[in-house]
Amino acid sequence: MPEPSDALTIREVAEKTGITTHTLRYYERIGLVQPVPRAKSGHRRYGEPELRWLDLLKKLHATEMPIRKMLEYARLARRGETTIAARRALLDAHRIEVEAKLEHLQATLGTIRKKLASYDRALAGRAPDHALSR
Amino acid sequence: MPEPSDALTIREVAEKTGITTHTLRYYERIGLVQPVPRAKSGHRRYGEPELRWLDLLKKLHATEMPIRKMLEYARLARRGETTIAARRALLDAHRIEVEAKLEHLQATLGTIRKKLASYDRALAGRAPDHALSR
DNA sequence: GCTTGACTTCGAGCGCGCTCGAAGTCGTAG
DNA sequence: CTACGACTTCGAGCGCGCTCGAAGTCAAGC
Repeated sequence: MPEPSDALTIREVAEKTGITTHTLRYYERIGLVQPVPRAKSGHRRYGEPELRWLDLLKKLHATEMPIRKMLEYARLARRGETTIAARRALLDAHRIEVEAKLEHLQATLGTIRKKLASYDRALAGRAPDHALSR
Repeated sequence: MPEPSDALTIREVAEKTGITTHTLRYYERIGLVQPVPRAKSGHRRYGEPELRWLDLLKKLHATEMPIRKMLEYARLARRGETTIAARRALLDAHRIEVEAKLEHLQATLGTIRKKLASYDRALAGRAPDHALSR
């Protein structure tokens, strides 16, 4: 199997993943994505493994993992199965950060909702409560 | 009351809020914070209203409201009570964004946890599942 | 009177994560 | 043979949110 027929062009991948072609190439040149297989023309052909990796990157990105850490993760992944424990550790540390952030976000969202309620009271004609003085 | 005695220096505010003195001045010069009252020496003296405003900014910042929007909000606030409805609208729009982000974050966290579990299975000696191939 | 140190202003610089555009190559359609 | 359009590389530029440092002022203590 010299060239799997499920290969996608960079444009197709961009449409599928929502990552721009510019960013896809950028990720590759910084080493976040391994060199993508090429057609004879030199054009990139993304296969299943690339798509799975991009999916993971999207998740890490969505949870605001900095590129630095994703790179670290990527380098471990390239070194193969012997780094599974290290990758797990990295991911777990990230999980903890995300959980903390989530909690903080929820708490803050709570006070934003309270402020909205106080605006509603003010708009209903009650005495402006002090939280509104600015 | 020419100078309320509860006034804090910029350093004290920095310690209290966790916002650096550099950033406090930066916020003031871009108009995110109204000109802070000064001692005769020209030094800033932060009072209750400033601290309350900074607290609100911290919350908006924690929920990742861009400075642009905070500025919009600040400008409305300066225009007084007639802008309460507009401020409410702005804040509510933000609330909706935060809620969406929170949901997305939770979903993504879920798949991260799954990946961690698959690492654990791999480390326990089972056949590496395909999610680990990179 | 002099030093110390906390403040002041101002403009430049930085780290992050893209984003863009110029210039070139390739393969197919007319 | 030409024109087109989708791709390629590469380096420069950008928007955000600070962050820093130079140079000056002021008040208090020795």
